[in-house]
Amino acid sequence: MPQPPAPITALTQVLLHTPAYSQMAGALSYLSDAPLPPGTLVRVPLGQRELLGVVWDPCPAQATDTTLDPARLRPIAAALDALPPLSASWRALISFAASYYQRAAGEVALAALPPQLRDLSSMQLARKLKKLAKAAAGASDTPKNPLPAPGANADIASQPVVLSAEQRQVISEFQHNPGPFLLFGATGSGKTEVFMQCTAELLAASSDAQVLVMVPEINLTPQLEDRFKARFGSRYGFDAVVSMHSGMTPAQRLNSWLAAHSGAARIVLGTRMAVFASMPRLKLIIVDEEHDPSYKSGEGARYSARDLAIYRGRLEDAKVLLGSATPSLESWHHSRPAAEGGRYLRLAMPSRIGSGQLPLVRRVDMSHQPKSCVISPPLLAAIAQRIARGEQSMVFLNRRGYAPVLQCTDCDWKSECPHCSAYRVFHKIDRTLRCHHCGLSERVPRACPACGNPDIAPLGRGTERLEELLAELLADTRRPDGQPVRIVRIDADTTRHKGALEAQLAQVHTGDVDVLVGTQMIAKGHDFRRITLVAAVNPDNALFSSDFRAAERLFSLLMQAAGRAGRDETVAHKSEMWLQTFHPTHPLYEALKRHDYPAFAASQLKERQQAAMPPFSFQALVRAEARSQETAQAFLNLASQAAAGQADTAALLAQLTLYPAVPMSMARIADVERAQMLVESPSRAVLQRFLTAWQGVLHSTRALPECKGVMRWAIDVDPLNI
DNA sequence: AGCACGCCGACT
DNA sequence: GTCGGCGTGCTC
Repeated sequence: MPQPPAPITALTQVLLHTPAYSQMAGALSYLSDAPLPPGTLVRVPLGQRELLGVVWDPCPAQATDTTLDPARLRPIAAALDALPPLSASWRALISFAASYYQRAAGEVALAALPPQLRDLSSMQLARKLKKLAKAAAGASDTPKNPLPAPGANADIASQPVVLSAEQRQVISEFQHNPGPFLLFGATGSGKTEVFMQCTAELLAASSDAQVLVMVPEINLTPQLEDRFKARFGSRYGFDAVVSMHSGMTPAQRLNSWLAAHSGAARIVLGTRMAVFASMPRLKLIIVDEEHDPSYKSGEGARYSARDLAIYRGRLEDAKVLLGSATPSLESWHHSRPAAEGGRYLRLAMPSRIGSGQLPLVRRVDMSHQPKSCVISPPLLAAIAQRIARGEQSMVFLNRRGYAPVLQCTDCDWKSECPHCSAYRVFHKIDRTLRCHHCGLSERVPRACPACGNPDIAPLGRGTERLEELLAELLADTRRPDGQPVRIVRIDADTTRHKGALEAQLAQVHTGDVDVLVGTQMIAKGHDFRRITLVAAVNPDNALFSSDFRAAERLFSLLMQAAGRAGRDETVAHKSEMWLQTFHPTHPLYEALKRHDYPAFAASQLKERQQAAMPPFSFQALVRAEARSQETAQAFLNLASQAAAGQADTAALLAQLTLYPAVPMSMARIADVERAQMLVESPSRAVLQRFLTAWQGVLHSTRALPECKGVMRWAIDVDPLNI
């Protein structure tokens, strides 16, 4: 009997979740019966395990790799060929992100896929896809509303929308330019409406176009989803709008991902992870609140979803629209006039919708107020006045808990955390001392643990104490209906349980609340119609911070907070933003008073340019963790020295600066010491080349006996916190 | 990253 | 006598 012909065994490159070090950084070679197109999802054996992988584009270096014994290659276990392969531009995005952020492509690729995909058989997948296709076909067969005329202002949900002149202008610019765009719009200027108009525009332009909309926080997705579903649901099907964020269950995430990948989802709303969503017909990416630091990932590949959105737009030939009332200085700089080298088109909407005005900013000079008062008499009077008028106030303090430190009145004892370089915060509500970094929580001691003195006193104040203080100060104030004042506090402690934030916000909306106390979390996104006073109790801290981005963040936060006041035009004319400060004439507050972001940005950019800081230089941070600070620093310093001893890294040293290793601002968390080293260059390309070449040096340095205690290290490209 | 293999302390 | 700690090493 003649043997059947041997199956054609094609060499296939597969990307797996393998780490960047060892010899497994790139794709691994497998055999398959038939050549599989790149982008196909496969299951392959690796050692004892079977892993999900992505067929990758064969790279020339790999093809000539002779170190691999062909006899030891293993075949692919299964191809998930029910799923269309991931597109070339998706693969290019993954490759770019991996190389730019100095991680393994496999790690980035697999992290971008829904985890559920790993334990689904090809058949289960096929079944799911069929169901999705059916739902999508059903929706498009029965359009509920006729197509609007191109460029029409009519709301698709059949409520006519009246656009402001500024909105119409911006939309027209959007239509006639390729972008990327930076929409610089005041709070309340109607940015979301512009986003929806631009979305409508592109969805109507082609029958299968997809739009990606990103927001910084999970909290903001439900309300955005509601708005987009209300607007587009009846036309494209309610299933055509899906969300993607880490708060979803694995099953939900898989469904959204499949909907996006198959094209059934026309609009994907999500947090930073959504930038990697597979969207074969992507035509528009919107990044709302583009300045928000949440777009930068803090672990794994430390990517910036905003920056990747720009890159992805170019790859996919999709328009990119960034929006903010206080753009990041990077984006602002990129949107300078093209003649000066700007690459984004800046679109401005300086006015609030209707007759709404921006709140009047009032500064209270705390050096002229009673010593160590928390709420100054004029601010208190203003709040009381609001209450008497039946209006609401919002008071901010970016510290939760009762007091940030507990101190013995006799000896030097303070409530330090034994495991972190931080104080434990006093939470009066359950009489605990809690470390906000490692989570250690203990009952407050009855007496000083050091000297036995029973007098231990809270030092400083958090939201809990502020709430208590306000309750005392306003005890005799009455609402118009004669009832006592109602105060509610919203911070991470009061919103721990699911749905708690929504419930508390609803309370504010219905008007049951007169004074809202909270941390920054109440400054973001939520519309409170009846708030006419917003107060920042103690914003000065950030003014003289060692972090060069602190001012930018403070300005943005205060601007956003100010935007919470007077959203309703019937109260806008009397709305106020109060700042309690010891530096009332500080340029940041002067600019804020005028609501003048451009002036603030100009002065910041000038400073950055003079000091050669981003966006006029490019930075990367190497962070190391070890049991001792010395070990962590030694590793970094040794790796720095070794860079001079290797040809490819040494050649670049003249064009960049390697600073000495220093402890991180939070040097110790949970008994782990952390150090960091800054690498800076005027050239992004040089920095990139250096980091790529330096990776190997870092790995071999880590293997040195004097670096034995190094637990882990990571590179953070374009770090936000230095 | 996982998951093996491998060599030393307190328990059914 | 085993169970289990996590130190090295390998996976196409």
